[in-house]
Amino acid sequence: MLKIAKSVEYALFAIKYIHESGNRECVSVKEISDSMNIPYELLAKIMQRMVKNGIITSQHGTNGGYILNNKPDAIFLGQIVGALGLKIQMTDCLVHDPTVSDCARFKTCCLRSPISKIQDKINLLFDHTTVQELI
Amino acid sequence: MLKIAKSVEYALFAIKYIHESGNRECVSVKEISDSMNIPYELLAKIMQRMVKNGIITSQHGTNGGYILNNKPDAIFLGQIVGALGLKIQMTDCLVHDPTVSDCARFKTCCLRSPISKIQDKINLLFDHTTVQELI
DNA sequence: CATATATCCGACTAAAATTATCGTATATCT
DNA sequence: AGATATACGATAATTTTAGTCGGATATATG
Repeated sequence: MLKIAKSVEYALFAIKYIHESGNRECVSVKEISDSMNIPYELLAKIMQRMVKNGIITSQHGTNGGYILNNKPDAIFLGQIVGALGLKIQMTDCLVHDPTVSDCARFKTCCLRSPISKIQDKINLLFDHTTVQELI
Repeated sequence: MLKIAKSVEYALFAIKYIHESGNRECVSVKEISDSMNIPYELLAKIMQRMVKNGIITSQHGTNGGYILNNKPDAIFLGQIVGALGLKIQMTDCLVHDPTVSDCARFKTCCLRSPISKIQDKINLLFDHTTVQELI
């Protein structure tokens, strides 16, 4: 219960790997996936998502790969979760747009609000935790 | 991501329902499942687990059902999670017995410790949140 | 004591979410 | 031109969670 997505772990490993590669031009997905034992295709997709969200920058072609846009202490865990298109959602009804929920108990539910508060706390924790702290 | 099990929600609804039924002798699974729109068989199983863990007491036979052993302010969220045989486990490697994990990165993993700390915080939150606060 | 009611419990099935893979296109360096 | 590497949508496999089924046991009541 309350599992974190593997994609998030992989993203963190990748950022750590790139960071520790120092000032080299680029680090390729292949190098990271080989070194960290992460499925190539999956990691590739994760990297692409992080590019779109401005966490890393890509370089096509021979000797291409990725570089970090910021140092790990300026990248937040919540940012990575968001970049991967994930979100912390403890219950089906705790979506941002409450009209979307089709829960039969929606109107009278006594649980949503308190669980929402717990979720908020976890969100806050994620938004304040830097990748630096994690790697 | 970080979803809470439906079983936990159902357990909370059931406890609330029994509590609000006042001093009646017993409340049956059927009554709760009908009123709260919870699958009967599933809720039955949940109730049985809570009996085994001393959260509620069962009464067999006609007019049987369940009663609370404690008031909601003396039942903790973590207790329910435990009773249902669930646990908060953010990553595969964060099991209580670390020798069980077969993660290839186990020895050198830099993530486990910090994620473990986040998990500890959430566990603490669960262990200190009473059902009273939730319902 | 027979019957109806309700819990008990393990095994099984279904559904959903997550993880992983595949094929093809695009960009860039030499 | 050829090799290398990212981009991206679609699909497959796996895992986890949710829900179902069948038969057993216990108890109140007529």
